[in-house]
Amino acid sequence: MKFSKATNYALHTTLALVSASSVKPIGVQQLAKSQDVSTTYLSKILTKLAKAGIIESASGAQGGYRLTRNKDEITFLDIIHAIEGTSSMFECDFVHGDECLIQAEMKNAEQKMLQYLKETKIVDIAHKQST
Amino acid sequence: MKFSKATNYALHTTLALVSASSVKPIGVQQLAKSQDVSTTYLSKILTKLAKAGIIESASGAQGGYRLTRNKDEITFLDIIHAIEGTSSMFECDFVHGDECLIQAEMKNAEQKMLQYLKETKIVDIAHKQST
DNA sequence: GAATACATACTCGGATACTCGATGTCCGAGTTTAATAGG
DNA sequence: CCTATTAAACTCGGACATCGAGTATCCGAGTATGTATTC
Repeated sequence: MKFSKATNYALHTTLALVSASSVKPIGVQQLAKSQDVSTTYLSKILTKLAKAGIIESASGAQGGYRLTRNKDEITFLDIIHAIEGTSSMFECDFVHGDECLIQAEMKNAEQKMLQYLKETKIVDIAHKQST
Repeated sequence: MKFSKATNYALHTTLALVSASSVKPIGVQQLAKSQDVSTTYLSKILTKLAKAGIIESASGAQGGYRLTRNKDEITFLDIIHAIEGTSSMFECDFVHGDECLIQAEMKNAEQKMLQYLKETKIVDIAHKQST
């Protein structure tokens, strides 16, 4: 029951992109260097973020990644869902009568966390950090 | 980022023990049968619950498992911590200046979930189910 | 000077390898209860 | 009867086996930019 390292990479990379805030894309090499990750692996993670519509890639020389949306809209939950998927953390596949009451409570609990992550934006961290 | 099946087994087994509420212990075989799990595997899970002080085992004939504490005190969080461990779901091992702000937010989010699980008791489910 | 060719700097995505935890199984050992046998 | 022995019904815990997701690397392919070459 842990978040993957990929999620951590994704969050930090997104934060870097938000902080950079330039129109010009940032290369994977530069992003990978600051996190001590191989470029190939990081690019795989960023591909997921791109498919989720959070960032976009520019190929060729001077290429790299840049944000697509307004930076104010990007929440923690967006990133996490892009990397970890959107399926529930708890799945009871037993054969009960109707729905599993245990599962219902677990989903309630998960919802509490998701709600917080939905309200928390990456840009808020960027502001705190720059001070 | 998923809860393990073991946690599901542990929750259901605890619920069964709470519902049974007898002084006499219930054998692993009976518990395993209702969840379609092997007895040896379930006993491994229950050993964790026993080490956490939630249940206790009685060996020998007529042996089995039974609750130790008052059933009203057992929360979802107790079970989950016993099985999944108490370490945080998100660990940033990068070398930032001081503490990682991203990690701080992730821990806040996790705390929301843990708080809910701490307030939710197994016995509440047992009551709903018996109606 | 314009067009062409070439080199360079990037990302993309498939294939592959490695590692580790989750999930189970097997089995010998220890423990309690019940049954049985001997005095 | 009472006691000792044996059988049966359990849990305990270590040692494996298996499997899949997470993590990571390698490399060929595609694409955009910059530079040199040719006419």
